[in-house]
Amino acid sequence: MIALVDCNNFYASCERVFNPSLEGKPIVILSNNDGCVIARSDEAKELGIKMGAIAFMNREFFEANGVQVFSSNYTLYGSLSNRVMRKLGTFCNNIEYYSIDEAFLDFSSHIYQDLLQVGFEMKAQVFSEIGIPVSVGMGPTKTLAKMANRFIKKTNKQKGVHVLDSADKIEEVLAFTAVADVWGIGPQYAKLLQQHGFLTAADLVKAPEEWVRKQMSVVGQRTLNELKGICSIALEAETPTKKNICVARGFGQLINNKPELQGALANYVSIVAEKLRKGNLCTKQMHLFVQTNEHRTQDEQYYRSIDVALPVASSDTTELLHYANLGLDRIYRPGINYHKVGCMALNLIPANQIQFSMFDAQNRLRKNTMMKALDNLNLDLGKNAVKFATQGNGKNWHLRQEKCSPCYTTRWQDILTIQI
DNA sequence: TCTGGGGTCCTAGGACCC
DNA sequence: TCTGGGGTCCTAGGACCC
Repeated sequence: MIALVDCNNFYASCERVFNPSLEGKPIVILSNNDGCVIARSDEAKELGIKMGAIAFMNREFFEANGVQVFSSNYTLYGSLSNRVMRKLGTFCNNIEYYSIDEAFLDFSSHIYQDLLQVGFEMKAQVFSEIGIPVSVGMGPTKTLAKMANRFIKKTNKQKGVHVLDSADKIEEVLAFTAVADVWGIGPQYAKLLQQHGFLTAADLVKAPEEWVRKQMSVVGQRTLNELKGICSIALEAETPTKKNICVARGFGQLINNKPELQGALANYVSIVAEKLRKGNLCTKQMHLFVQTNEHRTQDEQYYRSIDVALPVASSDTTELLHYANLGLDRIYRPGINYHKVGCMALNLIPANQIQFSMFDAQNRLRKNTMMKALDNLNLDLGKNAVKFATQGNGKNWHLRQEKCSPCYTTRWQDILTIQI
């Protein structure tokens, strides 16, 4: 039996943990740059606020309805996520950390008598010890566990645990779930399936295998199998090594000059380099891109990207910055209102498997030592305490985040004080 | 009229996920 | 004024090889 544990309205619940006055109030969390709604509490959902609702167009509605608005605070959410996952890990030794607010647990090698009871126990402990409400769905496959989870959230959130331990229960959930709500079926496939008369998961289970294979490739075929109870999507307990690392962000304000654009890019490049070092990885190739804001129809639209190959795989900030600047020179065009710049590291390889070059002029050992020192300093002193001159101090590209809550769990000065 | 066959590797684009 | 960011997997088609 596989369980999916999913935190309810995770970001909104995180905001409540250290701010109980939010209890019972509608909460929305905004995307980067405070652009649109990416998470909502139940109360906000009841008010009819949609996922992706645009913040500035709804400001008055939020105010009129007492909606509590937050910028996203990923430092806080990540930290609380770690606590939840650590707790779940005490129930099962075969666990996949699927996303910031979800985990799959494979109980097939455990000898629990009563999995429903285990579900209640997980839910109760996570809530009492961390303060985050969760729902638990269990089924013979990951896809069915997902479905069981969604089913109980929609039908009995209070109970919050559902186990598909009989054919009847599986049938009930299949009939309950629209095809578009099946894990692995997105808008495109949902449309196709509806056009062919498959409206619910129960309909889809009866679809001819060859047809599904032809229309939806092996991905669709796997989903079909999973619905029938045949495990086709394996649980991945080991976090697979990353293949790409991407840092890209829209700016708080448009940028129309090269120095500021360079500053923004330098910042993202240095984050990429940091992430590489954290994962003991190096990149052989960077992909850079610049683009305008497609919503501003009054502006000339411009998108360019370029791949820059590195002579030797590296995670050295100075080296990555050097090549990023060469790349930017080639795709930068003056007279454009830029909205976004991004840097992707491709062709990642483990740091201990680098193919060195005979003609390499760099003293890599020394540079590695320097990078390590830099990372340690920033770890001690806080993010970006030490940085490179090219990163600059740009204000325009800085994210707009007007309503960020404190980092209660990761920053000394943000720790909650209680008056007694 | 006629064009070998069977591979591999790479990339771009499309689908999906949170 | 203002519209998210970061990933994965699969397939088709082109380039190239013998």
